[in-house]
Amino acid sequence: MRAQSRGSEGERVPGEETEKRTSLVDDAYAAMRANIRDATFAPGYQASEQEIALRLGMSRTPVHEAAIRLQEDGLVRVLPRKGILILALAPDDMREIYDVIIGIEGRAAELIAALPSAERAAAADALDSWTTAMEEAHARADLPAWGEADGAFHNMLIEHVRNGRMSRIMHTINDQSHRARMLTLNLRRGLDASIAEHRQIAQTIRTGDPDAALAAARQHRLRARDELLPLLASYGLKHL
Amino acid sequence: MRAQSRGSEGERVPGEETEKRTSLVDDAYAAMRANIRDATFAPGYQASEQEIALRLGMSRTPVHEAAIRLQEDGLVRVLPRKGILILALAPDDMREIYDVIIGIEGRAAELIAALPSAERAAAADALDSWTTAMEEAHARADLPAWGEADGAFHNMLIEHVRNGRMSRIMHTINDQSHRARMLTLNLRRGLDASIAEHRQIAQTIRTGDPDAALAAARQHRLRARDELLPLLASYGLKHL
DNA sequence: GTATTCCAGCTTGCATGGAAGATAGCGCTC
DNA sequence: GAGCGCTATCTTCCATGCAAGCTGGAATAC
Repeated sequence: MRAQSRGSEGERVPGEETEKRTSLVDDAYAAMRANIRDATFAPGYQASEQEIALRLGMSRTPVHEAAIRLQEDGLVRVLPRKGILILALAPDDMREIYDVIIGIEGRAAELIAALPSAERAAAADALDSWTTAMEEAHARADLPAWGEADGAFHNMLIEHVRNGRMSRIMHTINDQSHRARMLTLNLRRGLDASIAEHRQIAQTIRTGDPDAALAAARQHRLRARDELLPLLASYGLKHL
Repeated sequence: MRAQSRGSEGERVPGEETEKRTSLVDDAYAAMRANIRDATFAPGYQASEQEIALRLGMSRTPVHEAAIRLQEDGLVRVLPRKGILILALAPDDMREIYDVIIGIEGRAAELIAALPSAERAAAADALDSWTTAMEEAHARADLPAWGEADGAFHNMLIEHVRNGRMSRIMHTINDQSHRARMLTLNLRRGLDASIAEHRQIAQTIRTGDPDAALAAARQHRLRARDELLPLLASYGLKHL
C-alpha cells in the first residue's frame, strides 16, 4: 500500500502550475478546496480522511493537515473521531459575509481613490475594462461570463490596495460564498444597475474622491445584498 | 512544563458551545499563541518543532499541526526543513492592520446603531462602562488598565454585532498587533481625545444614528492610526 | 591564507501503527 | 415487542521511524 502513484489520472486544478516545489499537503489542500468549490464534495457530506487520502494517492497525514487549514478557512469542520464535514451555508452566513464585504471593500475603494492620480487612472482603466466585459456578457446573455467578469472586477479592486491582509480576508470570504453566487447567478435581476454601479465606482476612483468611492462601493454591495438575501429566503435555500 | 491554556479559545459558529475537549493540538496551539503574545517567543526567533514539543511534553505531530494553524493566523512562518519562524511586525504591517480595522469596525458600529432601541441601549451602556473604566485608569495614570479597558471596549463593539466572521477577523488581527499595542502604550498622547471618541461612538449608538456611528468609529481609528504610525517610524521600530 | 568540496548533523515531510473514542447493530432480558 | 447493554468496527489522534533537504564547518587543494 505504499503507492507513490502521483496524479489520479483526472485533471488537476486548472490554472495552477505545480512547477514549483509541491508538497503533498499543498496538493491535498488545493484538491479538496477545488472539490468543495465545484460541489464534488457537497455540503453536508461527511468524508473520512482515509477515503480522501486513498483517492488522492497519499497517506492520511497530509490530508489531515490540509483539513486543518480548510477548517481554519471555514470550509469544513473536523469532527473528532467522526470525520470531515463539508460545511453548508445558511442565509444567515450570507448576511455575515456581506457585512464583512461591505466593510472591507468600502475601505478598499476609499484607499484606491486616495492614491496618486497615475495609479488611480491605471486602476480605473482596469476596472472599466472588466465592466465592459460584463456589459458584453450581459448583451450575449452569457451569465457565466458575466459572473466571471464581476468576480475579476472585485478582485482587482482589492488587489490594487496592496494590502495582503485584506486580500486574504476577501479571498477566504469568496471561497465560502462561491457556491451561493453560482447558484443565484441565474436568478439575479439587477444586472443593469450592477453595471452602472461598477462604472460609478471606477469613476469616483478616477476622479480621486475617496468619500464618493467609499459610498459607491458600499451602495453597490448593499444593493446586491438586498437583492440576494430575499432571493435565498424565498427559494427556501436552507443550506447551499 | 505543561502550558496553561488561557481562556480565550477560538470560537466557531455561534450556537455551538460546550467545547471542553482537550486535544494536544489545541494545547499546543494555545500555548504557542500565548508564548508569542507575551514575547516568550520573540519575533525573529526560530524554533524547531522538536524543541517546542519537548518543552510542551508532547511529540512533534501536534506541534506541527498547531504551527500550521498559527501560520494560517499569520503569527509564524513554517520554513520547510528549517523550523518555525516567529514573524515580526513592520510599520507597513500596522498600516495594513489599521485599514482592516477601519473597514470592519466602522461597519460594526453602523450595524449596532441600526439595532432595535433596547439592544442599542444595552450595547451603549456596556460600552460606556468600559469608557468609564478608561477614564478611571487615566486618572490613576494606570496605562495597563487603560489598555485593557480600551481592548474590552472594542471587543464588545464587535461582539454585539453577532457576526462570527467579523469576530474572527478582529480576533486574528488583534493577535497580530497585540505586541505593537503593548509597546506603544507608554508613548501614546491622545488619551483624552480617545476617551471622548469612545463616548461619541456610544452616544451615536444610543441615539440610533448608523451614519454617525460609522463616522465616529472610523474617525476614532483614523486618529489612532495617525498617532501611532509616526510614533513607530520615529522610534525606528523596524520589527516589533 | 583562501577557496572549494564534502560530510555530519540538524531540520521537516510523510507513512504507518497502536490506542482510544464514538457508533450502530445484534443479542439478551424483561 | 420494547428497552438495554455489549461488542465489532469505524473513525481520528498521536507517536515514531525513515527519508530527504539544508547548513555549517572541517578538511583539502592551491
